[in-house]
Amino acid sequence: MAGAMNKKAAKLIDVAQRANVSRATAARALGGYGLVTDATRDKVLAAANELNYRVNELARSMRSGRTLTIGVVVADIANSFFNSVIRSIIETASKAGYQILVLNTDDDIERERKAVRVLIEKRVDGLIVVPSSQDEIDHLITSGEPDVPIVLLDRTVNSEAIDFVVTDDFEASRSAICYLASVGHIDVGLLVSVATASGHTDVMPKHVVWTVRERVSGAMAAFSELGLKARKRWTRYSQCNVEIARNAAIKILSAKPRPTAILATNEEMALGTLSAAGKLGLVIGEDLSIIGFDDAPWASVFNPPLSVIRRPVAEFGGAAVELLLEKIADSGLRRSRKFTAELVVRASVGAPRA
Amino acid sequence: MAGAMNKKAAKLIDVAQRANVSRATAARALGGYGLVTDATRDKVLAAANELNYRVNELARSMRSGRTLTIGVVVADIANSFFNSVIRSIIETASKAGYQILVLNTDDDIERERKAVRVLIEKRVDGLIVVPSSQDEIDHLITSGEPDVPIVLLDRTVNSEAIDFVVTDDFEASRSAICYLASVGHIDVGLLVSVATASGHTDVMPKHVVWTVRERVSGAMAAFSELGLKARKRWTRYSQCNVEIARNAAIKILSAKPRPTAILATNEEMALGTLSAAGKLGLVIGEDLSIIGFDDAPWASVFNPPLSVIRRPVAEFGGAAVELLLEKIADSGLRRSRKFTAELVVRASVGAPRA
DNA sequence: CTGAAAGCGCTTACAG
DNA sequence: CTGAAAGCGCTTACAG
Repeated sequence: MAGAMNKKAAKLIDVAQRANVSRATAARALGGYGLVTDATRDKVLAAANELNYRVNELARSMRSGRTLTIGVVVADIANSFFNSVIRSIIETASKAGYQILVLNTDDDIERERKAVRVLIEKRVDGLIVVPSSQDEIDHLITSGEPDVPIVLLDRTVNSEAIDFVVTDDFEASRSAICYLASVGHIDVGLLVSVATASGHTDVMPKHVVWTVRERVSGAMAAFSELGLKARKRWTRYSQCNVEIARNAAIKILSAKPRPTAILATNEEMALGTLSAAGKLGLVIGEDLSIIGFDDAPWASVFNPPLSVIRRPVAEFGGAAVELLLEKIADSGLRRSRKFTAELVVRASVGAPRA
Repeated sequence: MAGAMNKKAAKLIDVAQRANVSRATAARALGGYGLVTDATRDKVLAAANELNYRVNELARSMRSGRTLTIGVVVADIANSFFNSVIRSIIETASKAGYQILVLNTDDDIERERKAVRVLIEKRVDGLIVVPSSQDEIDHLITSGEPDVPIVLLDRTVNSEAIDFVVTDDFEASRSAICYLASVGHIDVGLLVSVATASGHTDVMPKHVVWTVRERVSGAMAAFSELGLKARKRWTRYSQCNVEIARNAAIKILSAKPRPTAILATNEEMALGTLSAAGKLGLVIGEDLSIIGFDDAPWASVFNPPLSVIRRPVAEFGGAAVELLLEKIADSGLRRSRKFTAELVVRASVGAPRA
């Protein structure tokens, strides 16, 4: 529509001259702040339109001190959970006029440090971080708060200084085990995804993220409440990968006796377990019951449908953004949120065979 | 490590003063350009470190004219295909020192226009866009090229003016139908995902994106090559949603006679078809053969495993970034890429019952 | 309600 | 190899 093929991109002064006003006035009309008469505003907007003017947000940010940009540092954007959460982050932020810079860390603390640094250098107004370590958090405290407001996502760290939005993973895991027990399962295996693992093992790696620790503790708590024992050979910590999870599940299911149910701590672990059951000829829901974390789109379609612990994905991302925006507006604000997960029971869980 | 609790963030002049050099020299040492002696550089870096200096990339960008930021405008970041592609975009870009601003459009042309505008205002160095329309592309040409280099992702538009990275969806679809025919299927249904639909219908909506058009044309081409007829009642265009796809598939499978195979054009359509088959008691691979697009993590685990058309996801995003970076470096460069998809045959396809 | 001037924090020519 | 000055394109006080 607007003026075609200008040699050079129009800037504020061009608009101002064409509208016969000062730059200050043009800026006020364009930026929608300060006072201008309707007539002046119209003149300026018309001029801007004719020149196909695009404000330079860099210059605007430099002067105003705000970039309207939020940095998101996430372990793995391709993971089905984070990926939905990021979608809701983008949606919520965009409604408030903010854009999102997304960086990926693959749970590597060095990449996380670098990511936070880059985002601070780009002067984001706030930071949403999925921290890859509970202890190595200097870069989140020294460089982060209070200079740049920050909200942790999905995991807390060993510090009271940083707000977070998480799920009650302890309780989620605990309730899953209790449910399994309620239908008769006393032999329950655990397939746990840990980012730092390569391959799979029966001992918990030293450095696991908060979420993993909570899920394992929750299961253990349930075991002890119920008077059950966790068996080492029924528990495996696996790299986050379907193939490897499958091998880990085969290992668990080859134990004698084998567990009659498995709790799988994410989508990859659940798929690995399902795959292993298929391989071993175990009928899911009869020979082996399975509960997974996160209600992926395929979970309810699977044959049989997979029981899952459903976290409030959309609210989760939205809540992180809202909290962050409040902190941006009020730098003293301190608040965290813990969401409750929901157990969705489907046919992948049945009573154990007698 | 560095100086704790400075009242104010250090800036270039603080570093320069502490190192007893001019701002220009400090900038050169810090930015790694121009000439400085090793001794000077060390002094400056030490000072920067002590002051916990973080360069202001806004100021740097303003002066240098580069933001080291790429804008990505995508239909749906939560879609499993785009989501993996975005991951590879982030990885490839980050290796070259670029960050990614991601905006979501849900295939809404107005949101796309706004997204492109915002990104240009933020002065991204280049744009990767999944265009939601083949014809409404003014915002990609007038505002986009040649001012800001742009690469289309996954879809082309009706203009020679814009470079793209796509898959040969026509051929992918054609080869899937030919394969089905080769094992005996002459009655083949089509379940097509279209963003603009609400519910499902048997006529192709007017405005469908390039990818959809190619996939449908490819299937039609195969039909006519093989002397088969596409039947309207075996073809449905569905909103991109598992539930709705399921209803659409039920509709297709309720026709008499019903098709013995269905080609589903994305993950949601495939899940809907699988779900419908389950509901109708059809044994997949026997009563009904299915081929889907995109090799989601669950596809090979499903019971039976789903045959899919696999697109080169990781290369795809990487190629878009590489092409864009070349265009950023050389504004005259014109190049596009078309990748070949691969048919992965699994047990969801079998010979039709006699 | 509008304008002239200063300044956000850097980098880029230009001298030396 | 280093420095003094100008300037990137806006917005923010300050006057009027």
